[in-house]
Amino acid sequence: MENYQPFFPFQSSSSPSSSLSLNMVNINPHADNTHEHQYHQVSGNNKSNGFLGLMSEMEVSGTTTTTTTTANTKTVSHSSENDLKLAGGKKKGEKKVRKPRYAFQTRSQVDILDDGYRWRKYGQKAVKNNKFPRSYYRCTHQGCNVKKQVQRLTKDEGVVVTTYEGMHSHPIEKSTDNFEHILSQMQIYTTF
DNA sequence: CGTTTTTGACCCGCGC
DNA sequence: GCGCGGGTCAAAAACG
Repeated sequence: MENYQPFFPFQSSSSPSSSLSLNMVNINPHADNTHEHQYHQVSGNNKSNGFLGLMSEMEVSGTTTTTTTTANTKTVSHSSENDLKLAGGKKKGEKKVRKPRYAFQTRSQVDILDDGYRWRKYGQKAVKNNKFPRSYYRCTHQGCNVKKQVQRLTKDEGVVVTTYEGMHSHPIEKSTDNFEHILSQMQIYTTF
């Protein structure tokens, strides 16, 4: 359900940092070091041009990475969507497609930043070293296996990390005017 | 009544 | 091999 809480459209927050800061974070693919994959915060805050520059981490040897801002080529050879079925029937031979993940780190009071898509929550787990649980969402559109997970940092309650996985191949279901809502939630600063 | 959330169980990869 | 941490499923509850 989409209960929009009447959050503050203005910077009513008395916090010093009412402005939203977008930091790009890179997900460590397999965290070969320890069990704690830390999110590498890409050079703190790059003010200039810092926007939705999404970091895509792909292990593909090909340098197809790079670029991929919001708009991305749909021609990506994602081939078959990875199968998640477990238990006995695991697909062999299937190459391990490492799905790219894009992480946002926003400063917001609300956990769920509505991006116009319809999400269905399918899980929630507690994260180590975090007192806030992590929520797992999946796009309800048929055939669209885009996933996203929202996590809130313990240290900074105001920071919410949203990680997208996969990409949508269908139009947004909501009207574009909803974009205002997004802007309301995310106060993007163009630093003009 | 259909859809989404909730919540525990289950699975899997990895480190020890 | 076992335990830990993370990710997903699925049944029932909750919601509109």
